Amino acid sequence: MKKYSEKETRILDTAAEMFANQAFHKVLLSDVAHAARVGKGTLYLYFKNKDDLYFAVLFRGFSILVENLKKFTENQDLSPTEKIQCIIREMAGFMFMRATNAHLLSRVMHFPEDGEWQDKRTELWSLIQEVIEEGVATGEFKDSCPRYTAQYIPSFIRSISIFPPEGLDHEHFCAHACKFVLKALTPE
Amino acid sequence: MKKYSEKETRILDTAAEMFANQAFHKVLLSDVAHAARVGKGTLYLYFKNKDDLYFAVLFRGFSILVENLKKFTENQDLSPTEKIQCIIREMAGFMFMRATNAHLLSRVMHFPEDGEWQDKRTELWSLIQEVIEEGVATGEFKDSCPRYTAQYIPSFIRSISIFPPEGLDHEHFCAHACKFVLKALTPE
Amino acid sequence: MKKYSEKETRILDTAAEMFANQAFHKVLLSDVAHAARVGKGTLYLYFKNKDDLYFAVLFRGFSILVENLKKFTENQDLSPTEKIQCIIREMAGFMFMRATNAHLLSRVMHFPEDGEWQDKRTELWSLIQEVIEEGVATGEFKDSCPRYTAQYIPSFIRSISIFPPEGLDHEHFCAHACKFVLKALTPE
Amino acid sequence: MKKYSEKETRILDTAAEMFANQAFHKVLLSDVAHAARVGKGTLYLYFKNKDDLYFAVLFRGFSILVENLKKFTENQDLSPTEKIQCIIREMAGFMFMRATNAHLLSRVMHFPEDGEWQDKRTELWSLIQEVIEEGVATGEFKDSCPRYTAQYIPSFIRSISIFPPEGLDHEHFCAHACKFVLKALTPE
DNA sequence: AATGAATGAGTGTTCATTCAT
DNA sequence: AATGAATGAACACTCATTCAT
Repeated sequence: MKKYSEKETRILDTAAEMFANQAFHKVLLSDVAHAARVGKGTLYLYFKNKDDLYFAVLFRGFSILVENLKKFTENQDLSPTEKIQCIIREMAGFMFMRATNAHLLSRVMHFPEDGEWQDKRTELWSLIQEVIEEGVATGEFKDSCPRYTAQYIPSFIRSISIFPPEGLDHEHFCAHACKFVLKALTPE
Repeated sequence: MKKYSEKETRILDTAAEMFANQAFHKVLLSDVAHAARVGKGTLYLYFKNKDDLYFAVLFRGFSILVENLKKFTENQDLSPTEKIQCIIREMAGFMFMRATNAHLLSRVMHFPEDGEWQDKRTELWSLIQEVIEEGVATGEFKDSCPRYTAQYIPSFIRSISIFPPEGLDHEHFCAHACKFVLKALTPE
Repeated sequence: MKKYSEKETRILDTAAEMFANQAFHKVLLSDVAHAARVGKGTLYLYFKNKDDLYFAVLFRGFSILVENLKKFTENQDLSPTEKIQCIIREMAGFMFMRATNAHLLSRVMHFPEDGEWQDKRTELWSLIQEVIEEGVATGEFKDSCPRYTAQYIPSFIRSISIFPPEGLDHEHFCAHACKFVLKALTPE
Repeated sequence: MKKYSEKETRILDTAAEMFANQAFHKVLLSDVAHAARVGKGTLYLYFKNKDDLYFAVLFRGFSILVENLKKFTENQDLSPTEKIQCIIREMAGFMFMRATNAHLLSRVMHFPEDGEWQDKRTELWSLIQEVIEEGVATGEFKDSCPRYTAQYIPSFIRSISIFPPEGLDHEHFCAHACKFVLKALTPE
């Protein structure tokens, strides 16, 4: 995980907030600078240009999520079923905690297919895929193609967190999502 | 369904292609006009401004999909299970047919929460939701919250069509997605 | 000679005036546009960027001078001595007519050694060189290296026109310059 | 002659090099500081601002030349003819020694007409003018306006040193320039 | 209806200058 | 004295939009 200075962090936090709430071209660097309480020129000390800042914002957000998920997937004490539950709850928590997170994660998905992003996205999916494959190996799950399933899970959490249905309850949603996925993965 | 003139259609097709492949602010109206073989001023005869054109592009794409899906959901001869299968196959077909479709649909999802879009999105979800509720009513399905599930389904397909895993096979994916959803909806 | 549209000419004239009177970085494109009574964007319809406009201004000025000189050098009725006199008078006239001309011509001389400028400068010098060589051939002149002399002539006219000595009289200067050069070229 | 500290000299040398090779606005103070191996802030300990540094660079170069020329013009043992020869050789040597010198001298000539530069330029021309007048007084030279001639001479040398003709030979050029000028100054 | 030359508000980016250390 | 991170005024350039033809 890349380390950011205090000022860099402040800029990234501010920019994340703004990019999450408005389209790229509506976010003015002068506003970002102002909101982050730094000079406009200072942005350019830390980021090559607007695109680069945008990239850094998304990348950091995504990296934090992946890092958090690893805590569960690498935990030897959890069964695959428990891991799936933890992953869904963690992702949902991450996205609901700050609207910013969900929106930004969503943006990651739009990024041009350059290698770095492809790798980053794949990192998330692989994490989930491995858990499913572990479950298949132990006989807890059945899935003819875990790779697809690994991609399904983030997609619907994202969808629900961006477009929360009328009267959405966080716990209720997590429970439904877990049940839905685990049911689909049940053997026999 | 709104009717478009030949020239209007050409503009929308061209713009759809371009908006699908680049971010909003990277798409220049002069490029759109050139690619659509019309004058720049002509765009303004048909669309109020750039936002309006963007809106029209997404709206048309989305409407086509919804219209296509209605053919299945309103078909009295299909069981809920069959309808779900048809919906998944139709959506997947729509998105895989032209990359443009998947990308644009994806954009729809990011649109600011103005009422018109909320309604449009809800139209798609409701279509699916009703099929699930129909299945629940007949006892074919069990789902504690069909509204969530209705939102999950398009999100899967979108994710896979935008980020096709290595060696993706269309038919293979449709089969997997159908099985996954139907398994999750199986009663007991 | 390149042909310029009415508006292009207006821009070039305005810009010439401004570039002649201020350093490159002090000339603001917004001022140029305003002074030329066109929109800022219009400048970019005719010139790729600020450098390109600057280049065009200098190039046009230089081309006009060269063109004017050709009228004399190609005139079969003039003797080499007369041609030298005409050249000196024409160049001096050109530069004194508008301070702009002298200053711009001066700038030409600072231009990086890219091929196009090298050619353009050489065109001027060659014109003069040929006249001297013609005189050497007829025995009117003696010069061990006309190429050097050809370069001397524009240089001192430029110097005097940019830094006119106290109480400079145009006619007086032309007479002095002609006498000076012709004396130096006298055989024996 | 102003005395410069070791660090000041390093800055001036570096800046001279850079100003000689690029336009004023293309020379960045950060580059100058870096190349001179001092902090950017340090420049401001020695020079009020960028203009001041530029000024100092030109001024120093010019002063050195004038100083060198004085050694000849004030030498009582040289005849006016010899002095002219020495002046031409010295100036040519100065400019050919380092391209920097010629280019900077050239810049001096473009400086806005503020008094200090006018004086400095006049100092050079006056030096030469006095030599010519001395020659006229002794009958060695004939010149209806030595002031003009004094201005011609540096302009020749500058032109040739900045735009050296194909296959230029230093000694050959000096000889030609001396002969040219002396011939033009020959009485009768 | 159709055009594209003209526009200028708006914005990203640069870079001379400052000042806390 | 020396530094270089921080600044923001200043500016080049873009591009959606208009309008005369």
